[in-house]
Amino acid sequence: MNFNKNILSKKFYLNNAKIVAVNLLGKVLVRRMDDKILSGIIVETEAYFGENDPASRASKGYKNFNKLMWEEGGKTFIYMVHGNWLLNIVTSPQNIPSAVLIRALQPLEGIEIMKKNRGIDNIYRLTSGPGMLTKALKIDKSLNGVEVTSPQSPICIEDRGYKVFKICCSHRIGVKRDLPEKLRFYIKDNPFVSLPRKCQQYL
DNA sequence: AGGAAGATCTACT
DNA sequence: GTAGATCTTCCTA
Repeated sequence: MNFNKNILSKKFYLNNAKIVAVNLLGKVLVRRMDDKILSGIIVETEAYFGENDPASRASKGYKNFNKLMWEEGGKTFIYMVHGNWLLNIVTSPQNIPSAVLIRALQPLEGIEIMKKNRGIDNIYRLTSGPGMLTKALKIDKSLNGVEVTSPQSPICIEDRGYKVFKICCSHRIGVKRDLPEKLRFYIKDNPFVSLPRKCQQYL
């Protein structure tokens, strides 16, 4: 079996962020470091757009800190919020700013290492939040802008054939000014979806 | 220098 | 479950 075949190609990311956010559910985020592999199934995502999306980093216009959002899809876009690194994947063709935030994973490989990285034992708290998963997978600014479409990359996303039966959507979590459209997507009944406080307000 | 930012942890009721 | 403190860059003045 050819491993490269399972890696999501550039084409996958050249769509609208909302489409990519939905399609990423059930795919596997793979973190390669030295000889170690850490991975997990993507169970929760959020879509962010450009100028017209007040919650997006791109809403401020093209700046040094957000310029990756204008690049062609298929790269990481990583930044810090409240002391947590958040992992996004840039989407759409070049010059259309948009990205998908990876919010939660179901751990697959390297669970013991993730536990060590997080300093906790509860598997349901390992990667069930955007800041938690980056800590578990040792993802930080040093990985900002890397291509996720190459098998040698420290971060890539694979399709391992996991089936997603039902997808739910809600408003995005934690944003000050959200769009009327619901842009958070998650796998229904998956216990690894993040459990934010005041869940109700987002349903 | 000061404050905002897609969050998380802890310690309670 | 809920409130509150605290997390740490980077942006704006």
